[in-house]
Amino acid sequence: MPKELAKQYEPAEAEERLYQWWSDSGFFRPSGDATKPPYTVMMPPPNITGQLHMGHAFPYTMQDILIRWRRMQGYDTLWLPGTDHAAIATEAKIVEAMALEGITKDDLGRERFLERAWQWNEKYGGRITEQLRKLGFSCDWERQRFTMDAGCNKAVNEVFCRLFEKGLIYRGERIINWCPHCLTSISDAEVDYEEKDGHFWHLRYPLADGSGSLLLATTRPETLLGDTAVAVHPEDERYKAFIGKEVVLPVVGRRIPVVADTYVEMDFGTGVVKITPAHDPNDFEVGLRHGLPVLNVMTDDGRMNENAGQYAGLDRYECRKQLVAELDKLGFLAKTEPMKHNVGSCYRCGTVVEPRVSLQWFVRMQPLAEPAIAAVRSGETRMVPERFTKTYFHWMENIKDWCISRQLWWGHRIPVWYCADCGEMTVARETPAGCAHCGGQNLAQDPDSLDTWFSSALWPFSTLGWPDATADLARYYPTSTLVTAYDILFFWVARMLFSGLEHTGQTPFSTVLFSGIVRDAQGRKMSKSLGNGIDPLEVIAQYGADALRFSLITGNSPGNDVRLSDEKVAASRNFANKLWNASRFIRMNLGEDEPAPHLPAQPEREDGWILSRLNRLTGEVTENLEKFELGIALQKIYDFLWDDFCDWYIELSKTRLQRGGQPSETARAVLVYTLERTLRLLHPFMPFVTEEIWQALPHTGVSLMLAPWPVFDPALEYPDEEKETEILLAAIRAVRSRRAEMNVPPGRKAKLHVESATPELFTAGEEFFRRLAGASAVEPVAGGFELDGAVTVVTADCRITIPLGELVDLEAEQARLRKELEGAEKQIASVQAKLGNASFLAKAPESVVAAQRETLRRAEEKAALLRISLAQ
RNA sequence: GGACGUUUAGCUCAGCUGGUAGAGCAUUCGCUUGACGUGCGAAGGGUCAGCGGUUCGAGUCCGUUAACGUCCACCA
Repeated sequence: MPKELAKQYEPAEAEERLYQWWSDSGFFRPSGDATKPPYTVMMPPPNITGQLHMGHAFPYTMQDILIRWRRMQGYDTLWLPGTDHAAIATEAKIVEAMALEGITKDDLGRERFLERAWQWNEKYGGRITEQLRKLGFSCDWERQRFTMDAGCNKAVNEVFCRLFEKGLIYRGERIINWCPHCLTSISDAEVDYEEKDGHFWHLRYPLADGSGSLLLATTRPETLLGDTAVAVHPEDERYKAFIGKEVVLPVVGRRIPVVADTYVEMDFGTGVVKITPAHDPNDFEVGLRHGLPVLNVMTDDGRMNENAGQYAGLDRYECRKQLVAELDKLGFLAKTEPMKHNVGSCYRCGTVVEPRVSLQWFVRMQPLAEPAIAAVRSGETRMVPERFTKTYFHWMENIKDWCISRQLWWGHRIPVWYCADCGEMTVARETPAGCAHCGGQNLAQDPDSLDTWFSSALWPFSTLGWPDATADLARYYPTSTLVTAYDILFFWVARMLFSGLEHTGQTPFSTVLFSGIVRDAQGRKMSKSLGNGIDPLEVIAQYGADALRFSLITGNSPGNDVRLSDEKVAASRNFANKLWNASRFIRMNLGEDEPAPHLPAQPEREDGWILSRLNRLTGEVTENLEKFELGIALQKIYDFLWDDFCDWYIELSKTRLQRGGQPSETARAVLVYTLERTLRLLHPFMPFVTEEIWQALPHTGVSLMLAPWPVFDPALEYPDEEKETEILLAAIRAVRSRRAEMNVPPGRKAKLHVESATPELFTAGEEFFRRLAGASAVEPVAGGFELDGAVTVVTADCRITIPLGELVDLEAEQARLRKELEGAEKQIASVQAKLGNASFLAKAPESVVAAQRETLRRAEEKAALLRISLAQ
């Protein structure tokens, strides 16, 4: 036990050392104690492409707080970390790197590309987990997983096969979102919509019989090349006569039918819609209803294909330009008007997506969504804050089938093989020896891989060994709390819920706790393109991990965004420093062989005051944590530590520690006890500085991490001591305030003449008044006391007269007292009105009425004392 | 078009099941008080967005309006 703490706390050095020690000592591992309940949290796996950013720091800090707290409470805690292979993002990065070398995927081939990808994972996959350690996260690194490791792959194949066998996975030609840059399909959830300025081109489609033309409007004229019909509303009087006729597609010359479909809105545009089944989801549906051909006119990379005739080979936007010019030239363009419309783009690369008919694999969602909705509705899984359930229900109730196949190489390959002999497919958990139908050997595996989120959806149980019945699965599943930012509710949370229910029969977690988004000092979302991201590692290097953690958590409520600024982190660092110095002071007053913290047999008055408050704090913080009110809990610890403990208790203790050269043993014991208990309460939030201090204090046990969480104890209430100390503190505050207002120099001490119902309380506290209120002495006086050149300070419990001679302006003094009296009388009148109200007395709870009576009593006493002063 | 959120001191935000408003930062004044100037003491500053309702009592519940924000849908 070091005798002294350094003058300043050095986070960088301490954090590195402590984390290493905790980790080496195995403190992050679950205790495995079967007599204790388990508490499990699955860390949302960060992408292997990623660098640590605030989007991780925030929800992960919340997880660490919960895990550390539950661990101290004695739960058998498991916090399981891991990484996500991030199919599109990773593949894109590798392709990008390859481009610099002048190679493409096709140059390399699948095998060699995957070799590169795994090498890439080796090289960069560990970077993010190294960075997580800097924040002090107490996850069990020995159980770390990867969404593409063998175990996860086994789970993925199992899930795919089960769903296929149940008819919940199917392959079909559907309209999907295609990214012409990433060259893969993406799911509906992966499309970001943004309103953009565009045009509304009005086109004339002449009737085949030469009887005129139909006017229609489009925002995407290039899709005209793939039109296979024109639609009008069946009830539309304007166009009824045209139904069944044919129009000639401008420029192309193809004859296409006019069909009637209620999908058309009569009062929008011209009431005539061109139908392009291959490139628009709604048109695709219309096409199905009317048996229209599907004519794809584009290539994978967003250019026009051979079906586009003279435009083949052109980029889609170049084609649009040329086609519009041609339409204009030939007189088919009636008019062009500006129009705002929503354009969807790929959430990874930002390229405008192309709806497109394509052969893909889908998960039939409705049967899976139903139990997932029920689980949240019944409260089996709870969301905090609750409002997110509404968003969740809305999404789940309107869910469409999930396109899970991706034209990527980096990912879980679809476990389906096609037979060249009989044409049938074989769906199997492991590479089949031959075709399941004809036994043929000419099998080729589906070239596509699965959506990254397909494997993430299994995270809560695939990481515990599922589908095998492992001990971990039995012990730690279902998990307890899932913590994530609200922006991946659909991507991840919803999919884990239905996957967990479907495959394990249990909801994967009992509570979902949402964090918000971290914003910059101006309230903007942090983004790469804006370049306004605050790097957690830089913040940690400058202020320490504890300061960053504190900044993210304090005063924030679940699901709310947090604004981070340099000033905020600096303020948090100041708090760590305050705690450090208070501890330093206490350490200075301890001997080498100090016993472990203990409660003194006979606490003195001010000890009772702080112990009562500490006890209450303990109860409240625990309660707040149970309700996931981390921000409130931390705020309370801060207030207690800074205001109650440092500003009052430690200041009061200084006198006691020096009393007659004989330090008060009681004071020392209470100082250490209170500090030690507060360190325990604060540890989950600020693990490093608390452990560092704890190690320098007398203690039992190895690490603060493993110290038992304090519990509220009704025996530790000292109501009388608390009340009496409050009377003293109020008097000290009042005297200080008076002196400050009058600009009394600190060196100018004065005798305090105290009139009170409990004079012995004030004589006993004389030392405190000397040290903290500029008093030279405290002298109790009887009623009617009078003194010239003095000011009077009045609280509800005492009247103190301070002779300050020439500093006193008698008139101003009288005016001030009158004003104070007015205030008191006003309050008396207001409270009396309330207490005179029969329905208030009848309906308000007893405690409220009692509190009002007490307020009235104190106001009246204060007024009485003021009147005495004014009468003199 | 639908849903949700926000609107509280100059700024950033707390405020649980309703009982006459709090913190940090900023501002002003004072301070080598033997842990800390990353500090100490004191002070100023709010008709809790507007309107209406429920209630003995509303920042807190209900309705409505406005501004800002987010998500979902996507009438070509």
